[in-house]
Amino acid sequence: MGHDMTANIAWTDPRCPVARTVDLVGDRWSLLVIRDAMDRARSFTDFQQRTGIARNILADRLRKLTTYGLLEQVDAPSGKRKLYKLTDAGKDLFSVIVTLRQWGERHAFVAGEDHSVLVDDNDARIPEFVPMSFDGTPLTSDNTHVQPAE
Amino acid sequence: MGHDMTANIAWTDPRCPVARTVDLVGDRWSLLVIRDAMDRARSFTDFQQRTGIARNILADRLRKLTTYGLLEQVDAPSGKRKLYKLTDAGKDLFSVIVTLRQWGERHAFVAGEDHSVLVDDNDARIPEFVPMSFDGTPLTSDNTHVQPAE
DNA sequence: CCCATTCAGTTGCAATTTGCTACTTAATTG
DNA sequence: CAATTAAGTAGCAAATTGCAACTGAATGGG
Repeated sequence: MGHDMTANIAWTDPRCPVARTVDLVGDRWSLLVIRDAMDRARSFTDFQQRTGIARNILADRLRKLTTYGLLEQVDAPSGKRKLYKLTDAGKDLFSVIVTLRQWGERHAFVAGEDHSVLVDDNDARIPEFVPMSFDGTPLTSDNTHVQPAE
Repeated sequence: MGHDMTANIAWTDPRCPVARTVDLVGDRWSLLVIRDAMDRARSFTDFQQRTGIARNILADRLRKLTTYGLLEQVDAPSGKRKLYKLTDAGKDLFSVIVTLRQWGERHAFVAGEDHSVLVDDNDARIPEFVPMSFDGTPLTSDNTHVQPAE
């Protein structure tokens, strides 16, 4: 599991993985920063222009995401300036971004409105994710439940 | 696509489905309310006790989620009081909750810490989701990109 | 090499959002 | 029918966010 970069956080609900993730990235901007990092944003200005976030808030979010181990700073080609890139943990949020995107496509647009799409290296749209059990049964909130930590 | 319950929102980034979803549920509490609704919370007090959210904020979030079409109010068995239940659009956030949960399990706990788990009706833990292309290639931020709306 | 511009922030302050505690009114319970 | 619980609302304090201006390094062009 993760290294201990999140040890000093006052978790909203310490035993719930959903709540911990929301504590780390569940604000108005962090997930959009991650989204743009996944789409090759690297510099402070990249993120500022793509999101439109206020500069002081962006600085704060980049700092937090770096502290939490989702971003890291690396030297730019020039060797002098720094860039932000996703860590493995940050990249692993891909599935979250994908499900947010697909839900939005299904429910947050009215017919006829268009929107950006996520495509693979062949410019083919990616499949829709439906959670499945090992035997292929679709999983929903109606056939699953949360079991408290033992 | 969705009916027009979100028409009056000032979208952060109107063409991006990720951003629209974040506009609807990307605050500190909404996703935890959805999480609990998926785990059979129904009354105001259910949600208040499970999340620990302040009562005025909870009232506001329940109102918004209802306005956005993620929750609806239905008559309690008594016929007098009301309960909140997920709409189809709300239930469809299941995949988002699952990916948030699985990311948290992988990255927001240190070894040895325990946490609640999501299980199916046979109490079996559900599989990990890995986004895949149609041909079975794992998809990541390195082999996908966003294509602007045409 | 020097001036202008861009980059990556920081600072100060205003506006918005959140959280706490107490209060209210309608159900439910004993 | 009195006491308790449910589902909020109201008022105010605290925290967060956003805006605009500022700063001090890097580039970049002539």
